[in-house]
Order: sequence, then C-alpha cells, then structure tokens
Amino acid sequence: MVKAGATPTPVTYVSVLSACGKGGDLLLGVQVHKRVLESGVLPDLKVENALVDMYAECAEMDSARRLFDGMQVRNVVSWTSLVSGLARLGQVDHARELFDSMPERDTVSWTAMIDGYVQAARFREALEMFREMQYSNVRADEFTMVSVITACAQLGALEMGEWVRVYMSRQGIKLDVFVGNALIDMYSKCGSVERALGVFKEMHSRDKFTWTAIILGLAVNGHGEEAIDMFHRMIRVWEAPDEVTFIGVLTACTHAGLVDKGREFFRSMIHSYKIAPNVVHYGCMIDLLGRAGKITEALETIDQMPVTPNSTILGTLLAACRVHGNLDIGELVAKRLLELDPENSTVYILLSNMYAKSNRWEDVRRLRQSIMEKGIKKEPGCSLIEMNGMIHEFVAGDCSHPMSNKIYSKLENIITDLENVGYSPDITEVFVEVAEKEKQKIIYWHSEKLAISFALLSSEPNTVIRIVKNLRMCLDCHNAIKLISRLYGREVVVRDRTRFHHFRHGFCSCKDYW
DNA sequence: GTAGGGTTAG
Repeated sequence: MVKAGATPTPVTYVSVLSACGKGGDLLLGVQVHKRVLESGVLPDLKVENALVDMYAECAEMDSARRLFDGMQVRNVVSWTSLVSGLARLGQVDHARELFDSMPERDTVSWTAMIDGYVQAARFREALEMFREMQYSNVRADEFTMVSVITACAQLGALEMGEWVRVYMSRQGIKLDVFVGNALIDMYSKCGSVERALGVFKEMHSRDKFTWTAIILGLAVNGHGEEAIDMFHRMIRVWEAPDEVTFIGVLTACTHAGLVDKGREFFRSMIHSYKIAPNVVHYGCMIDLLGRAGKITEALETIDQMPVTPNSTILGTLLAACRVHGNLDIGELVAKRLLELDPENSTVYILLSNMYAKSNRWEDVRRLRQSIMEKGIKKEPGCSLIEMNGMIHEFVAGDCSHPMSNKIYSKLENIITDLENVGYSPDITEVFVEVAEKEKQKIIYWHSEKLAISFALLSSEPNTVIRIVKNLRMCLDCHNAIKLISRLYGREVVVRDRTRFHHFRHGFCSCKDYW
C-alpha cells in the first residue's frame, strides 16, 4: 500500500497494528509507530489504543505504559490492554492492582482479569472474580464462560460447572464451538464421560479441538475403544488431526491395552499425517509398552528415540517396572532418573516399593538413609473436593478444616470397617524413620482419605465422590478406596496427577496399573 | 473497513 503511494488512514493503522500485536511482530510494529507519528493522525483514541495493545501483546510493557500515560483521553479499552498484557506476562497481581484502579469495567475487562487468573493457574481466584463480576452487574458472554469453565475443569468442580450451564441458558449465552470445547474438557476432567458426550452431540459445529477434546476425554477415562472410534469419525468428516489428537489416540491404545494398534497409529502419524513425534508421543509409547509388560522393548525405544528422554519418560518406565516386578531394569532406570532429577521423591518411593516386594529390606533401609541424608522432601499431597458449591482442600495430616474433628473420627470408623473386611495398612511407601504405629497414622491421614471421610460425612448417599489430587496415588490409598467403594456402595473418582481412577464395586478402572 | 477478553497434551 505504501509502495503504491496510497495514504493510510487511522483505520489502516489500527488494522496493521492489531496484526503486529497478534503476530508478535514488534519490529514492524515499531516502524508503523514511527509512521503514525509522522502522519499527523494523532491524537486518535483508537490508534493510540492499538499502539498500546501492540506493545502489550509484544511484552513491551514499559513502552505500552509510557504511551498510556501520555494519552489525553483514555477509555476502558486502553486499560484492558494493559491488564491483559500484564496477565500474559504472569504478573497477575500487578494486573489486579491496575484492574482495581480502573475507572470503569466492562465484560471484556472482567474476562481478561478472570482469564489472567486461569493462565496463572489460580483457578479459585478466577471463580471468585467471576462471582464479583456478577455482583457488579456486568453481563458475562461466551468468552467469559470459556475462562470460567476452564477454571472449573482444572479444579474438578463439577457442581460449579453444572451451575454454569444453567446460568448460560438463563443468560442466553450460546453454546459456540469455544464454549462447547471447554465444556467437553471440563466434564472429562471431572470424570464424567457421559456429560462430555452429551455436549459433543449437542454442538452444531465442531472443529479439530472438539474432536481432540472428546478423544482425550474418552481415553483418559478408560474408554479406549470409543476414543479410537471417535478418531475414525473425525477422519471421515475430513477434520485434520494434529499432534495433540495423536496424544489422545495413543493414550486410548494404552488404556485399552492395544499395543499393535498403538504402534500402527504411531507409524501412520509420522508417515500418513506427516507429524513428527515429540517427547510426549514417545512417552505414550513407553506407557503402552510398559503397561503390556514389554519392559525391554520400552527401554530400547528410549535409547533409540531421536528426542532426549526427560524425567517423565523415565518415570513412566519405572512405574512399569514396579508393576511388572522388573527390578533389574528398574534399578537402572532409577539411576538414570536420579542423574537427571536428583530431588525426585517418586523415584525413591517406587524403587523402595520394589525392594520391599522382593524382600530386600537391607536395600530399603539403605534407600531410606540416603533420602534422609540428602534431605529429600516429598511434595505435600493435596486433595480437592467440591461440596455444595464450595471447594475444600485437604493436605496430608492437616487440621485446618472446620469439621476436622468429625472428619478424623469418621476416618477412624472407616478404618475399623475396612479392617473388618480384611484391610491392613500398607506402609511400604512411607519414608520417614518412625515407629510402625506412626507410619500407620501417616498413611491414614493422606489427603485423599481425609477428603473421602469428609465426603462420606457431607454428601447424599449414592452420589459419586469426586476428588482431584496433585500427586500420584499411593498403594495404600488405592487399596483402601477400592474397599470403600464396595463397602459403602459409593462410586469414587480420583483424578491423579496423570490419570483417572474410577472406583466401583471394589475395582478400579486403572486395573491396578498406574 | 478500525482498538481490549476465549478451547486440546506435558
């Protein structure tokens, strides 16, 4: 346009600056900024806003702020660009200060702030912000709901998610592709495949994200075959899968124990779909082989793959060694894992567990000693559970909950009930050097046990108990919850750090592999 | 024809 000698208008500048911001092209943005100054179109609120936003999108907050401060006239858009710019840089608290000092806030500014909390993984504050938004009588729209639903997904807050859907229909907020995709993900992360499928069916238009979300949702919740069916449907409607879709497909194969199919998908991903496998794809393959007991082949795959094995990959293999009792390779993998990640407490837990199973108590003792010497601390276990619109958090052994006394005495009753049907505590994964009795206490006070005790006290009979946990489940909790599901006739869904455990009638969907 | 906010893995 410039070469052709046409004169740009304010509209031109706004459009080009927006493109620079969205494309992250700071260099071009600065050039356009120069032309704007020479052109004499300033002052112009929209052009100045476009400049502020361009700098904010390019992470140049100082420049954005300088421009903002120099503006004669500002509006809510100018402020919002700064707020979302700061939020994008991870400076949520700073963004919040600015947000609080805004003279006026509309739907977009509230949504930017809510999403800032979501991006910073501060989901409860995101929901709190949404509540405040409603008090301020600013209407929410589809954009707002996507952020709110994402927060519910991460927290496993199904009640809140259900409330959001009612709210949406009351407010006339449409189920567009973005909202639908977020809902599918939310229901999947809450362990409710039925509801995820319900949304999927209800959606009028679907995109790559829709298909990927439902494939992943089915796969992680243990419906491997259905996930693979979905993939074939996706191909039939000519939606192109991407690298994330294949994570879902490979996860599905793992869950369904379809080793050969998994290998086939891995090959076709590379050759038919021209997608280069990354470390996560290899991780899926290691999981697939490991679960099927093909430990040697898994190790060979790691040594031959063109990407550097990370601690997740090696951890996956170590978990497989534990389940299949392959101590030789287990020791080897643990050694490599500790070279990579010396503070990784999971390694010690898995390895010690394997030694204990082989009655190598001297090795168990040696391992414990080295943990003590190195001062390695296990990340505190933490479980979330939603009850009547509130999210309750339990940390192992904590007494901060208002119902704490009741929860602990209920837990004692539960343990007695369990012992009557043959339960005995499995303390092989407790690492502190204390007396046997103390170890039992530590195990009893694991966060998921506290959460379940609270749920049995507070929820309606026969309802599903849903827990979100930050770590991998320990053997003892897994055993105990299996028994609880049978004894009290309750379905329990635990979302692990990496997978789902659906406990029903004394069995777990993971078939004791995790 | 023009300025700010949204979805999938780890």
